[in-house]
Amino acid sequence: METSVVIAALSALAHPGRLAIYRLLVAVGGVGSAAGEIANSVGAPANTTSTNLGILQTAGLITSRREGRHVRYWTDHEAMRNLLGYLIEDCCGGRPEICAPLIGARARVPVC
Amino acid sequence: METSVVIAALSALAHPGRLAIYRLLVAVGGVGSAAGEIANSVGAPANTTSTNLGILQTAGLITSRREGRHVRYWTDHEAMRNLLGYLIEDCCGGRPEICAPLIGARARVPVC
DNA sequence: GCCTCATTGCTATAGTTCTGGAAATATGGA
DNA sequence: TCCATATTTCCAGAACTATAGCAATGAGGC
Repeated sequence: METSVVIAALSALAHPGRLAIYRLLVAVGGVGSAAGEIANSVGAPANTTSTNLGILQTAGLITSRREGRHVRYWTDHEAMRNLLGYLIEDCCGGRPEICAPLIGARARVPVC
Repeated sequence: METSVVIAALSALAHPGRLAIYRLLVAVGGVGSAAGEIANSVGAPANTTSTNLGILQTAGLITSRREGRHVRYWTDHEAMRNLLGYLIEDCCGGRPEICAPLIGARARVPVC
């Protein structure tokens, strides 16, 4: 994974409005959400939201598809997986006994 | 977990120099690394590195301890665990069958 | 006291990011 | 074709962030 891609993803998420959008899309899951709905949910103007959706999409964190007059957005799970992996890659110089607490922790994160 | 804390952590990591520092500290694991060593490794001046270490520490991602003349830094695994958890919290509105690919992926990330 | 390691404050310059108004574009329906 | 709705693009000022030089400070060891 290239550093510039990682920086783009982290920068995209390091913004209250975009983090809210991303988490909203994580929460709704496979259904996704239209740009207008998203703007409403996070309480930001349409153009600002569109800009932020574009930034998240350029970073590869979300994808979109036009559906009639709407454009629907989803999170890209693969991208988040890669990002999480990158952050803890080569952990502890390959000594599992030190790294284990982090691995265990990840298994314990309450998801769904 | 508070949003401002998450934003601080993501902002701290969304910077090539700081990401390099963070990954270096992840890689060395429990041994940690002294400020001077880190500056050398990433090829940045001492004061710039010190500033960046301060930003990572304020974000809660790393901790430090003075050891004689040196100040040694480590990653805080707990902080990274919380961050990863926050990003995928409430995933898929509680429908595991959709979310499963992401959970599985996290288990597959090669660590140590 | 003197040396080294590290941090801090100040400074300036350069560059990036945020925001939302206005205008443009896309789609579907009458 | 004309209109309404949905979304995106363009733009520019304001705000923020990064970098690194220099000097000063503090902490520890000899």
